[in-house]
Amino acid sequence: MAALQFELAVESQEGASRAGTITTDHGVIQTPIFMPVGTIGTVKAVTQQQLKQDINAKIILGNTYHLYLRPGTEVLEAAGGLHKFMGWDRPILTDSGGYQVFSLASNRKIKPEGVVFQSHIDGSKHLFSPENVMDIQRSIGADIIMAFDECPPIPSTYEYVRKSMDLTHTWLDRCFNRLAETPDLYGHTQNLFPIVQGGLYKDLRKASCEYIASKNAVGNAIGGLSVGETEEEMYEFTALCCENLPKKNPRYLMGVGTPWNILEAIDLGVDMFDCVMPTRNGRNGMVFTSQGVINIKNKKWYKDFTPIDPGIPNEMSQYYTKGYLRHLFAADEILGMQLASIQNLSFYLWLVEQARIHIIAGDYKAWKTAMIPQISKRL
RNA sequence: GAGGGCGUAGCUCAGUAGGUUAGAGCGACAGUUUGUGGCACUGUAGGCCGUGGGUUCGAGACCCAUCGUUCUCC
Repeated sequence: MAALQFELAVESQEGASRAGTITTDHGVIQTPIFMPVGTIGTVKAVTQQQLKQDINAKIILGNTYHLYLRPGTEVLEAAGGLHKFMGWDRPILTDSGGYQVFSLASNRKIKPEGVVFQSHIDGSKHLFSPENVMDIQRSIGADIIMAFDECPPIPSTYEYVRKSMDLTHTWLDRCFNRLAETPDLYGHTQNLFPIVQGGLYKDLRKASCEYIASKNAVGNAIGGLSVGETEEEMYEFTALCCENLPKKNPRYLMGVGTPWNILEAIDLGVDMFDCVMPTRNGRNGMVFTSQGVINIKNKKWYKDFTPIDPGIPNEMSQYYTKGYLRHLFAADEILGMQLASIQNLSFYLWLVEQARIHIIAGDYKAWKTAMIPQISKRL
């Protein structure tokens, strides 16, 4: 089987946006793309069938930290990897768990060899190192796997971010080495993406991009953003990273974001996105539509019998009404969370597909400029 | 008919020996959520304390009457 390939179909003449095709052993992904987050072997509240048929998801995420704790690598290996375990035959990307170790686990201790932390589930102690995180990701078997990094909070001091970035770079070399000396377990190629860090310091960001670029990976990720900075800062540093990362490889902006964040970042040259927002916020009643943002719990929707989103082709968004969805949330019914998640993911996937169409058509900037006020409007 | 209990926020109830602006939970209304600990978090509104008298400097608390409700007995 073959390593990931990226083919650039169209590069915009008016900005940095581009349309491409990623080929993996589990299928083809047209970019720009949004990847639904399925942390622990499930995109919460959504079935794999719905992901394919209703949402049109081409690739989903898993998380090394969560899958390592539950169900554990023994079960995953016995099942033949995550694809078989969860019944998903399209591409999967796993985050390394670096972010969770820093955001979730307690009593973590960062050492050169790795991070000692306590499980958020039972308090048990574990060590994550670049080596065993690669081993765990071998057991999971995702098509794209992420380097083990440290994601420092914003704000952090220059000195802290510089040291953290150096550690992330050292760890990256160890990730590549470990991957080179271990075989894939399930017969398909796993592709390692390094992650740019450097916080909100331009010289560090640039240095990190140059270091990452020198590794010649098949794809590169921008980390350490969407962790508390302003939107302007996020765009500024995304632009800086895109300018300093190779054109010929896909660029993945981790953890971003709102629909309008994604349209702006595409214009800056980003190809891949993931975010918990459509699912987590959906479960809490925030509904993203092609007409604007809805808080479906609000009283104003209780007799609104228009479709959830008349503007996207997803059948479920036409079949169910806003008034019904509000009722489901008011009654705390499980179907409410399911429908909101499906609507939000369908909308996100529809949005990036439209973005691709307009990049190819050559009018992306005009389309984006008209689209952002519409989709960010509070209804 | 006789005796007892209970009437405080939309609902279920707290309100300590009578002492500033009467509280909680749920519900309602609204806001937050960016490489996910699923049903979370934050805030706001809402009370002539059943009604009418009385005692007192001061009553949601005490007294009388009355209305409603509920239980027991005949």
